[in-house]
Amino acid sequence: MSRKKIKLAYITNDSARKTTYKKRSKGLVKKVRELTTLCGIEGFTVMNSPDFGSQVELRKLRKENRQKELKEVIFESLSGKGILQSLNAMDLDEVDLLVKQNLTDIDNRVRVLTKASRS
Amino acid sequence: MSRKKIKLAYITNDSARKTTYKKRSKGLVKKVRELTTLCGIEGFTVMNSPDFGSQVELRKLRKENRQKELKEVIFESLSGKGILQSLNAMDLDEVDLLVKQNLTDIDNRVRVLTKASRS
DNA sequence: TGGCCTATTTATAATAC
DNA sequence: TGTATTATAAATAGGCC
Repeated sequence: MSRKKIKLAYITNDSARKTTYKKRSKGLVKKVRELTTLCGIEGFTVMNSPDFGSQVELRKLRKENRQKELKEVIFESLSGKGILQSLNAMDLDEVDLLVKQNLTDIDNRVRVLTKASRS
Repeated sequence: MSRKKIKLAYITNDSARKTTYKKRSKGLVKKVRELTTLCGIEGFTVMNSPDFGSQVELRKLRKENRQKELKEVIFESLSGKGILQSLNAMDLDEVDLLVKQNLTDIDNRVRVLTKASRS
């Protein structure tokens, strides 16, 4: 947003994309902190950024441990209130699967109510 | 951030707080969308805002259904990529408990690796 | 790669309907 | 309560080291 207006599209240049990610995620953390503080609410943000962080190291974990890791991050996010967490090296496909495993019996009524509650 | 700089503290006035919440959460959604688009990553934000939305309606759900609801919201958040979800009427205490139930055997090694991976 | 810097773009607090 | 306006505060893209 500054020296020039940029197009809202995937940044193909690796270093530029990484720079933007670091700057904006920092700003996002600040925004979440401000919102939770000003309004006295709790919340968190999860970002899956395989490009950054110790990807290789986490890839060594067995799948079941990666699942524990997700739960851990969510738990810590809830405790930290509004801190941006990077789930490096964890495919959202896996996260998706993990959640689906607990969603075999979704009640449509719950789904409807949940959608109705969105601000 | 505009006509005047505000203090970063809980807004006690109900209507002012609600106004701020609505404006800022809208801005937050935009920021998340921009970040996920620009950097080609996936992510989501969860805000617990009991002040706003159809609180009463959701309160009628049995506890087990509220738990399903949480999973549903997380699932939809993952699918929606960067959409702000409001978990109206759901105490984060409950969310916290739900996650804890699945965290009885947390591996400290996972915890350390997770922390080390943060950007 | 990681900070700074600053010209601009955005986000938004206060106000008026 | 919602929407629109606008003066300012913040966030940040592109440079420079």
